[in-house]
Amino acid sequence: MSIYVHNGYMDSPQTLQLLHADELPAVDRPASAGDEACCEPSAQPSLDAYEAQVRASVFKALADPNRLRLLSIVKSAHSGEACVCDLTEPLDLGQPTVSHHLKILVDAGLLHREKRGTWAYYSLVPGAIERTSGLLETL
Amino acid sequence: MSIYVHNGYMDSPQTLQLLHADELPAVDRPASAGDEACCEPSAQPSLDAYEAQVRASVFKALADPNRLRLLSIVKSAHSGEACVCDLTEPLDLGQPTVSHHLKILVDAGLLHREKRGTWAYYSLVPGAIERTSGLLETL
DNA sequence: GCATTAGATTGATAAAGTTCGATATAAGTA
DNA sequence: TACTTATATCGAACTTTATCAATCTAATGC
Repeated sequence: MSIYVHNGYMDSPQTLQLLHADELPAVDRPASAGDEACCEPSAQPSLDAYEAQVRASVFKALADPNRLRLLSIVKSAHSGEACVCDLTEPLDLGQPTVSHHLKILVDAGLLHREKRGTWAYYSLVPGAIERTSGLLETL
Repeated sequence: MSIYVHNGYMDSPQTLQLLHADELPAVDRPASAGDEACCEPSAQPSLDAYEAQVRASVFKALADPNRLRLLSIVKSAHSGEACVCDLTEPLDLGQPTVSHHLKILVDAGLLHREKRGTWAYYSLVPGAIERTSGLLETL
């Protein structure tokens, strides 16, 4: 049996391809549910609720202008990394807010965080952007 | 002068490449603001607040599992299109909710809506997925 | 005209998300 | 040890979003 999340609100999943099954929301992968369309039966299998939720969690991380700017700044830094101090000022946001956004990007598997001394350096996870494009193109 | 949106909450923009300047939020394109980083000056220009908001509005449309499933079902329909009746049942959502999600996808420039008789048929906007990938890869 | 059917719109509600100020942690420094 | 600096976490305020029930609109058919 497979129960779909439907009326209620979903528990928030997170992460990209690094995600552990046990962190995941209450959505079963349908084993082989025989969905029946009324007029135009779908040819291809189309995304199940589980996969949709996993992918949506990545796009949620991208669905904020400030987070896109963070990614962009990190990507365009010469060293390929940036510390929080580099990121707070250009966005004109408070430091706790920037830290929060960075955490969301890390949790989504898009950014890598490395602490060196007092500073935390953020860099793009190699291949993450391409993998995310793939999530879109293989809908 | 160029004023960034910062503390307050942003007005929601919408649409992808079809967007009209007058529908857009209160974020000026910085003319050529001389941003100065503290330790690691960014090499490349990196996304400005305006572009970030435009792009985020597309990812917002993708940031919901049910909308991803809608796109997937439409994409995988043999005819390349689906009516709302095809979409309500597999998602296990009410018809008004599905209509709402479809509107968001249309507004984002991802789906095309065509009314024929009593039915409304939705199809992928050609190239929309690829353009969206581009938004990601050119961050 | 009236009834039916497909779909959109409205209004309300609850959950999720963004932001900040205050505080905590942790690493360097005197 | 105490002080400073960089970053993370907490809690509250406010905004935005997802959903539904009810209603409206438009096309079809009797």
